[in-house]
Amino acid sequence: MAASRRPLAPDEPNRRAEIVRAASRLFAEKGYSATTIRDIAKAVDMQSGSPFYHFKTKHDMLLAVVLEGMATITRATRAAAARGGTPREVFDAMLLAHLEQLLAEDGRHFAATLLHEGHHLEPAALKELIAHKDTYEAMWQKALRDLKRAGNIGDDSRVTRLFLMGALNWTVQWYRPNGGRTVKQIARQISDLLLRANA
Amino acid sequence: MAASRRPLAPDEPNRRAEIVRAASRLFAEKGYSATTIRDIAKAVDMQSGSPFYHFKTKHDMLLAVVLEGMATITRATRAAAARGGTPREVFDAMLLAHLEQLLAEDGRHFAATLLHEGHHLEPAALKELIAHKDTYEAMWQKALRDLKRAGNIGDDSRVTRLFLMGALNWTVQWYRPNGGRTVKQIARQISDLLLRANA
DNA sequence: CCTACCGATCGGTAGG
DNA sequence: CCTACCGATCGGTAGG
Repeated sequence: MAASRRPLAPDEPNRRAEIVRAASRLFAEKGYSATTIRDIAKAVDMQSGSPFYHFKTKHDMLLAVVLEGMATITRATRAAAARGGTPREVFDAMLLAHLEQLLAEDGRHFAATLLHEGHHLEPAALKELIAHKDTYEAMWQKALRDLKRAGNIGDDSRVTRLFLMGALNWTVQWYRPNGGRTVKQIARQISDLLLRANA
Repeated sequence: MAASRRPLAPDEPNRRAEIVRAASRLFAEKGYSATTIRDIAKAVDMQSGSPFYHFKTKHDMLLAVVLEGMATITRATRAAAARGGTPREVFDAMLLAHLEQLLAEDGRHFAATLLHEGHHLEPAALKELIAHKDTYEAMWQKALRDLKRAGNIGDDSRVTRLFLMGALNWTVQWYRPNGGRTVKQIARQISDLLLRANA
């Protein structure tokens, strides 16, 4: 599934990574289908056929973007959870980590592509992505279970998790970096909304 | 902005409406850019050039889908709110109306296109859509304000509304008609989640 | 990674 | 609404 690549010399500029980054931005802004290989090539100062030296197909580029986005969010949220604390402290740290990856300057195009363009993957790749997503969301289900045991929420069902994911992932649609609200404030606000009864 | 059309004879099959319906399904399933005029034509048993008898451009088809989706959801939610009752009764009726339009067999492709493909509109059309959306969401802001006055929620800010919209609109991503949960149950569950403290 | 290119497909149109 | 078509563009490739 992963595209092949040459071993990378120590100080060689990583053109492949540049392509992935440019692709993430273009896929996020214009959509996968409306983005052409020529768009991507131009964004990294290549000729139109050259990206195919790094990737076999356009679908492989999408897969690279989507898997990197998924891996980054998973890593950040898992690390936040691993720092420990009360269920609410863990939950708040996870909220912040998730939103930072979604909304930060350097990662938001990966996240947006992940959330909106994943369905353009071929069946086998889509299955792989969904497996990663299920693993990721299981972390959240566990966090909700711990919150319930601690009496912080009344319902830790699957639907509650899906509402939470919706509220979080929808921020991509409306958050603006200079909108006067920090990511930390947004994370705090959803925490208050869900846990208000026992704050 | 709206595409022109002939006056419609009483029992003449409305081919234009058939095109819009087929387009909504294809745009929702494959995305605007990946859907071809030939796909749409085939879905309504026309030749590839014939849809252009009804619409000047592919963008006009998208606009028709998106405006019809927006109008339908607005109409249903406004009617629900107009039935009156306590702030919570009004809110619950609005939740159900919104989710029914989003998830029901006959409207979900319009809603999905509205939520995911709107950004492919040209600037003027996009602006028109955003104006409709703002009007619609103002209804929800008012409902939240009434809930707060009645003591049902603690925070009726803009961000609360956006979290709510996210939780609701995200259902499109995971709801399956035969998933064992009815739309009514889902509406009830999000109402309980938000208003739990004062249930 | 560039040059030069190919076959396929696309949105859209003229004329009936 | 169909027939027949056009110019533009697309993903991808061979050869260097």
